[in-house]
Amino acid sequence: MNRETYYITTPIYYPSAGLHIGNAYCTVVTDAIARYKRMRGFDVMFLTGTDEHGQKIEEKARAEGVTPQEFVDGIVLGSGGITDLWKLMNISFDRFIRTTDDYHMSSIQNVFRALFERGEIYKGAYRGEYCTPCESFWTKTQLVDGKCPDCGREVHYAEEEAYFFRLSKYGDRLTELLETGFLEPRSRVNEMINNFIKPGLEDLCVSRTSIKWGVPVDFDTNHVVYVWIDALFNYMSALGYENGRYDDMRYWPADLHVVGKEIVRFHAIIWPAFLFALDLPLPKKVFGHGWLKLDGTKISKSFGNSIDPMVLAPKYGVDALRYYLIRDVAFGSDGDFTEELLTNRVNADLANDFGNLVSRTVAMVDKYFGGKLPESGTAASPDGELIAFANAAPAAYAASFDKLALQNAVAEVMKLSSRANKYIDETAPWTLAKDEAQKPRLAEVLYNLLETVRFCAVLLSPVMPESSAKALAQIGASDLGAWDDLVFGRLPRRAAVTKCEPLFPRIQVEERA
RNA sequence: CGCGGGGUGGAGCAGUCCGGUAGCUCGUCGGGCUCAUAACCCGAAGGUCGUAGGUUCAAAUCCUGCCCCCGCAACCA
Repeated sequence: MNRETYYITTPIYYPSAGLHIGNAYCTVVTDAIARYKRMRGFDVMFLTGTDEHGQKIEEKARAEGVTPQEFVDGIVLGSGGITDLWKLMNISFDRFIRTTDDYHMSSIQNVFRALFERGEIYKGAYRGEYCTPCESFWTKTQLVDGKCPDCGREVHYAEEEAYFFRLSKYGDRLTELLETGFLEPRSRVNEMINNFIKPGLEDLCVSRTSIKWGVPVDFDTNHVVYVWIDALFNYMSALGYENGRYDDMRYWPADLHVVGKEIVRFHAIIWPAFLFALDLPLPKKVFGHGWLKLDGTKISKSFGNSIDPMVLAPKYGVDALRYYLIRDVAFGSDGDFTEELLTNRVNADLANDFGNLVSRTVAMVDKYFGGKLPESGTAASPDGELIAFANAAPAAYAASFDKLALQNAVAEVMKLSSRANKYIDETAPWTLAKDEAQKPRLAEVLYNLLETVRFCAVLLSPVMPESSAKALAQIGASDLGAWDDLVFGRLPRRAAVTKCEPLFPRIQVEERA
């Protein structure tokens, strides 16, 4: 129990509707990192969840004639809901938090009170242009032609009693923090500083009286806690902070918050400011990933052009989808999502290259040796190069993975797979097989291939857990899938190989008319 | 002068932080192989790295101007 801890989180998603491929992207990437860290021996805590309060949910529920709680229960726990999606995508979260959970709500009340008692929160008035039908405040800059941007009707000046957090006093400390590498990728740092900190931070409204669906402020019950404190503190309440449900604060501070670029601001400015205010340790890193675009435009719930991962995963295979998301999108940048790119990538890397390598290797062991190699073989010239390549792969892979350049880490594995395919050509096992005297040489070649396949499978396991396990099983290496087993030659010579269906069937491209 | 990202062979991308033979996938053409998922291996054609200048022995990579595309601008990963 003395292993080093690693605490990683996804954002908590807003269940006003089902999730789309972009949410799945974020979670899949986080899952791969969590699995990688576990493989490297860390004591990992991987948290995901849902942010279930707020006006939008309130409205949606009313429109459907159900209570807000019933509404979110349906989207989160219901058939085809968020928990089903994560199950389908093979997400290995250790804990799932819902902001409507009792323990979280009591944490939030305690945090709110603590901030108030420290003088970090004060009572004031929220002023702005108010649209009565929409029950929404707008800033001057949000108005469209001086009217409500949602409904287009007249707005009028109004005030609402509200609590405010003294965000404005943390500008300097936040600038300092951002310049230390707290936020990645680096390109987002300037955006934060130039856009939000330099113009001057304003105090932040942290309660509302116009919304009912939220955590009540226990010492002033007209108010509910507004999204910031409720949502951001999930990362700590999930560990038991200020509640009795868990006792896992040893995981704090978090090692990595993975977030989308649109909520970087909340995680890189507001969140650390709250922690400053309570003298709590800060998370070590916030990573703002990019967006998946669909035909060059943004995917979002409100756009109506979302792609449903519930449909994509069964269609292409969960692991194929996971692989594509990680391999084809540079983590941190925007990426295009199209089924054509997905097909292209999966066929090229998984079917033609790695999957086929497994097939042909296993088939040859089966065909030439009845599925079991002899105890010994004869080494020869191209072997050393392949073995050196394989032995160097884990370090190269880890170097990229540790920098969160997942796509490069995966690319390292594919290089190894390609090298193995080339090795088959160099050694021409089918020729060796024709000469009985060459059997020891043939055995050595096939053994080297099995080992290379094993390396690839182990390294791919954080990205494609199912398929990697299947590949290991085929080569009789199911119990040699640990990081420490990445030593060439560890596979027993007489490991039994089992011929199976292709790991990644080629995706047939529909003919264009 | 609101902020940020991008413009690299036919298509999609990496490389740009820490200047030094322009790389990958798909596609095209030619060759090889037959163990394998019509997969694999080798080779070829194809790029003034948006544009105009500057710094340098040397720039896709650093600096400046300009053109074009996209996103954000307070709660949609």
